[in-house]
Amino acid sequence: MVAEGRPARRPRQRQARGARRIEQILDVAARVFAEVGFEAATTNAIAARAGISPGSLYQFFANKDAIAEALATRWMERLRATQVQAFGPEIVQLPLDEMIDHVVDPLVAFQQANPAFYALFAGSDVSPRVAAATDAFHRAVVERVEAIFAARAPSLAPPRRARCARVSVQMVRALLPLVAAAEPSERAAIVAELKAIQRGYLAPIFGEGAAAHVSAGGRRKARSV
Amino acid sequence: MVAEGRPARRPRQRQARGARRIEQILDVAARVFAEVGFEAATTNAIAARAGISPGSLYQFFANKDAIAEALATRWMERLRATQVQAFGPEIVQLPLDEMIDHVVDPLVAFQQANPAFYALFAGSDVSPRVAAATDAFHRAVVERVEAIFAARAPSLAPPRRARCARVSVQMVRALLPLVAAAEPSERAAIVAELKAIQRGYLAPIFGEGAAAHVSAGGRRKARSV
Amino acid sequence: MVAEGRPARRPRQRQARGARRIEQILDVAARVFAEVGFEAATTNAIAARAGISPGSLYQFFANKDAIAEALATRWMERLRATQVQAFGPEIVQLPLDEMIDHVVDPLVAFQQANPAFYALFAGSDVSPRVAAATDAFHRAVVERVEAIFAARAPSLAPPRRARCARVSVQMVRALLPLVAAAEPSERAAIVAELKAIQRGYLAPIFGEGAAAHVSAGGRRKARSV
Amino acid sequence: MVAEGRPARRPRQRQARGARRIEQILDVAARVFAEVGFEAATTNAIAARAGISPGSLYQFFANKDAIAEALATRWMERLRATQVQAFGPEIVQLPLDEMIDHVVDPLVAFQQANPAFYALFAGSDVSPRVAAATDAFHRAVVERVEAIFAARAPSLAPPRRARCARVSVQMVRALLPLVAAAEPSERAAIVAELKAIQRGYLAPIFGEGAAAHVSAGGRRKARSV
DNA sequence: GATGAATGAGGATTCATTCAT
DNA sequence: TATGAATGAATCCTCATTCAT
Repeated sequence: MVAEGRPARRPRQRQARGARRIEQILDVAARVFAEVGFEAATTNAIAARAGISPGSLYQFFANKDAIAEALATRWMERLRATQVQAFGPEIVQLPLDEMIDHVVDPLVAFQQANPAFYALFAGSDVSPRVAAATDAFHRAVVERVEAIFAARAPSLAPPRRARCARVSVQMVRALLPLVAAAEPSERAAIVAELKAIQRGYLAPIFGEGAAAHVSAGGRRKARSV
Repeated sequence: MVAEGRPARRPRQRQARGARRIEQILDVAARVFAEVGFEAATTNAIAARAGISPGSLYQFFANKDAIAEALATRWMERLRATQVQAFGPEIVQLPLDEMIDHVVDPLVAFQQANPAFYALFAGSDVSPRVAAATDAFHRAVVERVEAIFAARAPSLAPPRRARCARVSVQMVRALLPLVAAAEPSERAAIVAELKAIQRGYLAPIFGEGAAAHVSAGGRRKARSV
Repeated sequence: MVAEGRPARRPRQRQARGARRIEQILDVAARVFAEVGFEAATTNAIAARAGISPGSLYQFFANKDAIAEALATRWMERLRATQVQAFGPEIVQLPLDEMIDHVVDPLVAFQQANPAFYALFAGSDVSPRVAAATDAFHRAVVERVEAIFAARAPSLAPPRRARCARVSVQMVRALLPLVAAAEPSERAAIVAELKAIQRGYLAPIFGEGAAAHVSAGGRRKARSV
Repeated sequence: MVAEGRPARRPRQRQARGARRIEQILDVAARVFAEVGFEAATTNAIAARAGISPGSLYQFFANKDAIAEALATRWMERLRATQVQAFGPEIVQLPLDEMIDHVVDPLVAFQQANPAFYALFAGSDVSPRVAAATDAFHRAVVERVEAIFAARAPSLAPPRRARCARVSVQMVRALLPLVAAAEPSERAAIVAELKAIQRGYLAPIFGEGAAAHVSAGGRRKARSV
């Protein structure tokens, strides 16, 4: 209104500050979603816990759904960064067990680092609003998985390939909440089950023997987590 | 005013009417929950679609949660009726594939008959209110599955047995929405995947070969549904 | 039940039964009013505690207000019965102290016998609905008191006489709740204060010395209670 | 972000506006409570008459009870301000009549200035919800009165002192509605009765003669009101 | 950009009262 | 008469969103 001293510098600063604000809001929102669920989370609560006013919140997000959407996008990107190697071309060459480790371990680590992740990723279709916000995310993940399937099992008919990819991803979605909720001491065991499921499901599909491991509770050990 | 012939008839009639009302309300509620989710479903909408007034709704259910709870209970009971043989003692003797058929097929049939079933059964923990109402149901199912595991794999350590039961049930929860949402032509295929998953997961645990079947899409055919 | 044998007897029986029902409902209502207050008392609750259906309640009372009204009337009548001597012509001759005893003691006894009495009698004008129902009662009491005043202090100008009667009655209304709420051991003391108030207020009006008693806590003793 | 000249101004302005709003709401609420009673008063009606939306109301008050509570508190504070001299130390030295004037007159003036005051102060226990909100207020007033009694009648046994304080305050509570409801022409007369009551009740207790005045209707004149 | 007061439609729930049986 | 299911207007309160400052 007054001053407007060095007009060139400000915009950048502003954008930077804005970006930080967005991150901050998303962090808080993730936490709140995880705590009370999407529907029960109020925008006012998110704003308050982010230390800003409700009005400010809407300066960055058009509405509540947009927050979930942005969260999904952000996680998508982070996951991509995390899994860029996990899903790299060489994965196709790996033995099934290792491939599963490659995919599951970073994902679990990500869930550990972002406790609210599963809430959006695994939130079932109870709320149509969340679904809309997270669908894009899901679709992208499924597509990625499908690509792997295409490489590892080229003979798989496309319709079934699509189905299997969806099912495989769905297994992860289904167990991530269990992973998140598990006692630390239990977590590795749950992750092992998740891998066992993937193995048991994918081995026949990829035509690889599942002979190497007796059971999830057996010799093999979860690598990281 | 006159007659009073069979004085017992009235109350009975009333009770019968009340019971019918409850059924009717639950039917409608199931539909509405399935359509818009539990949180977005309004008691007034349920009442309206049931052709009764909001006040009447509350003559039968103390609050919205109670409806979900009653729904869970009702389904629990119906499922029990349906699966009383499915989970009968002889199930322990059956080959794995048949056992899975025995459990999954009636469940899928039930889901077909009650399109909203998955909404409660598979509703993930997004809403704490629904969770409370459906937890008892889940626990009961898991216990049932655990009993089978105890019989089929007596050497399985109890902690792992519990974990596996939870995981196995969770797989069903996870795929039921896909089953429900699938085009009729796709449904059998999804169900086949569900069975493949259970097989791939359980065969190593039960120490039974998974050799008989090449893959879910292979020779074996889903029995019913 | 059928028959209608002796048509003459029935009506009387019915009336008798009806009268009993009414008494019973009023008893319950009094209790409920005393417990939760008039507004918070629900007709359904009254019916339930009276062991009848809401519909039956409305067979005897046109609406909720009518219950309070009937209660007021009933108490009015009972009080009249109780106080017919208390307010008898000879009261005008008694020394002030004794007159007060004559009026207050039966009232307190009545309150003791009907714990909900004060709720209606002393319920201040917070609720216009109760007011309507109890006003007639109050007016009647005030008129009675006015008559006494007219006899004992004939020189009192009618406007002031009316005012004093209202005020005097109001004092009773104000202290009855304290009497009702007091520990049994405290009750007599509170009643003594009530009498002291009346004495201190009326003695100058009636031109009688209040010299006989030093203080409410002094030698005089409450007669009964 | 620019200027920021007097950065303290905005929040202060806001707070000021908020404070005004609260005052405004309380004013309206007082009026509405006085008109229809606490229970019958609806928050929406209060909001509407305050010219704001229901939501705004709840920005300032957590619920309906909180309004009554705030009202009680506000009045408590105002009364304190009004009566700080009335209850000052010198009061103990005054002749009984003047002391009563000192206490009663400002109170009546306050009631005149706040027509709804009596509704809360004198509201009998009809509603348990109001009771909770106003109890603190009553207790404080009674304590204040007790302190005076302790100074003026040191020989009074503490239990009786407490009882007398309660009774004396209760007299005021009981007559305030009459004062409030009285025609302007009648008001002074009612106030005179109130004082006569206090005098008649307290003179014996304080051991002061009540001889100076013949009767409330007599020579003495209410000072203000 | 930031604030936070303001909005107001909407939702769960209650309860006096009615009416078919 | 008795019943109790049915009614539906009305209530308190919430919360996503807007807007004046």
